[in-house]
Formats: sequence, C-alpha cells, structure tokens
Amino acid sequence: MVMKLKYKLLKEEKDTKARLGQIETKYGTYNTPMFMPVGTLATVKTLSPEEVKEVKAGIILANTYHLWLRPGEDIVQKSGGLHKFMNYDGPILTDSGGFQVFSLASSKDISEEGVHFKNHLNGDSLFLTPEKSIEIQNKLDSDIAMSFDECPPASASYEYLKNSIERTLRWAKRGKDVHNNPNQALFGIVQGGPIKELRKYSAIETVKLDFDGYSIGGVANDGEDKDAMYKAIEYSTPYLPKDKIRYLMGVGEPIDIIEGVIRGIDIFDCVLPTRLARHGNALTKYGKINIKNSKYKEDFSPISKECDCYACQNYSKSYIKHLINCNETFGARLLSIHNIRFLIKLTEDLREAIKNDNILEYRDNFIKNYYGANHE
RNA sequence: GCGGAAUUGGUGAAGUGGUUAACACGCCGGAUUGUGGCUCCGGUAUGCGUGGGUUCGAUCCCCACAUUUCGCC
Repeated sequence: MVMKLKYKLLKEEKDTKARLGQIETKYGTYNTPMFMPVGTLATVKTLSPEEVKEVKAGIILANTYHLWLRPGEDIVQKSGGLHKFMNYDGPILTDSGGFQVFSLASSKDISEEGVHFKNHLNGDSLFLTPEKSIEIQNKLDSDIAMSFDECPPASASYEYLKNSIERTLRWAKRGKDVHNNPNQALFGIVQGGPIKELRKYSAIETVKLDFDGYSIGGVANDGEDKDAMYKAIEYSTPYLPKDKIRYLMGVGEPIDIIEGVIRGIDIFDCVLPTRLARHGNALTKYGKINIKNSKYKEDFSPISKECDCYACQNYSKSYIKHLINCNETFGARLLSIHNIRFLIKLTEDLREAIKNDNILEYRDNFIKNYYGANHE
C-alpha cells in the first residue's frame, strides 16, 4: 500500500492562531497539536516501542545523521525499513542531519555542494549533501523526511543569515528533485534567525517549492531567548499554507509548546523529556523537580497524583530517587516515561482548550502553576 | 613486655615552618530545547589524634600520652 501523510485542519481557536488538526498516515491517524518524542538512534532512549505507545505517542523522530554512521542506511533498508528494524508501527519522522552537522561535527566546511566535516565518533572526514541526506532518508523509509538545511547560530549576522537562507533554499530544491519514496512526505525548513524580513522571505520562498509540510528551524539555539523564539514563529507562520503541517523543530519546554501552539504550530519534537529524565528531573504541573533532592528521600508519593503514566501509577519519588542515585537504568526509564507522557498530556489538554476556545486562559493558568512559588 | 610505623573532612588520600589544606569519591544544590545516554557547573575540613614545648609564626620540628597497625618475646 502506497500512502503519503495527509493533514486536515479541523478548527482554529477563536482568539489565537492555535489549530486543531488531524494527520492521517500509513501507520494510523493522529491529532495535532502533537509532541514527538526523540529516538535518535532508532530507539526512544530507555523505552521499548510498547512503552512509547503506552504514553500515547504518535510520530517519533529518528536521525539521519546518526543512522547513516551507525548502523548505516543500507542495513536499515535490508532489514525492511526503519519501522521494521526498530519494531515501531507508528509514524516516524527523520531529521535531515543538517542540525547534527552544525551541532556535533568538530570542524566543518560549508560549500554550495554540501558540508565537509569530521564525525563525532572517530573524527573520520565525511561529506553530506542535500541529495545524500534525502537518499539516506528514502532508504530509511521514514514517513516524513526533512530537507537538508543549514542551522546557523543565534549570533549569526544579517549578511550571513541572508546567504545561508539562499543556500538552504537551493539545497531544499536539490533534495526535492532527488526525493523518490512515494510513501514519504518531505518537509521544507524555514530559517532566518530572529529577523522579520528574513523569516518572511524564507517562508515565502520555501512554500514556492511546494513541500508536504513546513517547519521552523533555527530556534532555541545556543541560549536564544524565548521572546526571540516566539517572534521567529510569528514572523514565519503567516506565510505558511493553512492546509499543511507546521513543525517547530527542537522545542521544547512546556511553556514553549504552549506558546508555539498559540502561534499556529502543530507538531514539536524535543530531547528535553528524555534528557531531563536521565539527569534525574521530572516535569510536573508545578514545575520541574529534581528527584535527587534530599527532600524526596522519604517521599513515598508518586511524582504526580494526577498522572496516568506507568511510573506514577506504580512507583514513589523515594524509589525513583533511589534508582537515580544508584545510577540504575530503570530510574531513567521511569522518568522518561513520565516526562514524555507529561508533554503528550500537555498537547492533549491544548487540543481540548482549542475545542473550548479558551487556550489563553489555559496558558495563564499553566504559568501560574508551573512558575508559581513553592507548591508541593 | 620490647621495637618500628601510622594518626589530615562522610570516605580514600596529597601536602607545606608563613596569605584561601590539592585531588577523587560521597553528600548538597543547579544546568539541560531538530540528543556526542550514564554529562556539565557550583558548594562542601574555622581544620590536620590529645596535651605540652621550640619558633615572630606549626598541620608540618621536639617531648609525653592515646589509638591503630606490623614485627619480636
């Protein structure tokens, strides 16, 4: 069966740009706004595919760059594609490797043709091009492929950003021209830093290339402040077609997901819930908590009484603290399950708020709880 | 009983006759936004076994005592 993802816009919230939508894929139909857990190396770190389903995840993200290096796209292809390889029968989006080249590679040399860089594992010299990235993603057989883009630092100058956008557009076109997996959607990426006219230009020109969906990249980079991020979204979304998915790459924190949805974003991905988990942090309605704090030593209550996740249904803070303190992987797994579930539940709540046309009220209430002083 | 060695924070320990006693672990906090999983950044001994002495000054030198440890009887 050949089937490429379809997006349907169901409703726009009364006071904001928030959208309720539906994504139909070969691997099921899901509602947006949605949070996509990150599974870089064809695994959402510490979780089994069954656990990923149990937290009601839809699309998950895997990584072209990492899978190219190990085990190699040919092996994934021989196994029957990424879904079969990792035994995940939900939809998968692959990042293009653009971000990794710019965030992980030590020395890199960007030219019109592509990027020369040394990989992060053994320093081997590698060359990645837009065509190569798409070819790898075709073979991985993800449901959504991303264009190979340049992700410039937040500190980049106007001139640099302008040239970078032009090149990213040429790269997007080149990638689209070689894309040949009929089951796979291909998304374009809007760049432009925090600058209004560059975001507008990038969005308009990217849309002209006619992709299956559009993402906003280059946000939440090296200490960029939240206001700049929100502005970058506001400067981009007015030029994106309403009948296509909008994806804010690499975000994020609960408040950023809420603000993103309010500004018209449909899907998000972020390493935050799993990384925080491995470092002993849990997301809660009343803010982030550090489970290693001594005050949880004899706290036999769950992370959250309202949470329906496996960790909260069965284990106490005291126990999880003990596991994290002892560096037991089960602790990271329980916190990962909880944190991913927390963000997915957040998007479920946001969908309700859009239906009820009260998303601003929802946001204000969320902020009051999350950033309020000393709840316990 | 005789002789030797040792005694520094919660732990293992470095060190010097002269401003803030190294480092590691632990502990106490913090960070983390398209992932280089098990990371990074802070804080953590008003004190160097006890009591005397030498000295301008002692954790560092001397004496006694205590404790630990090794060897011998």
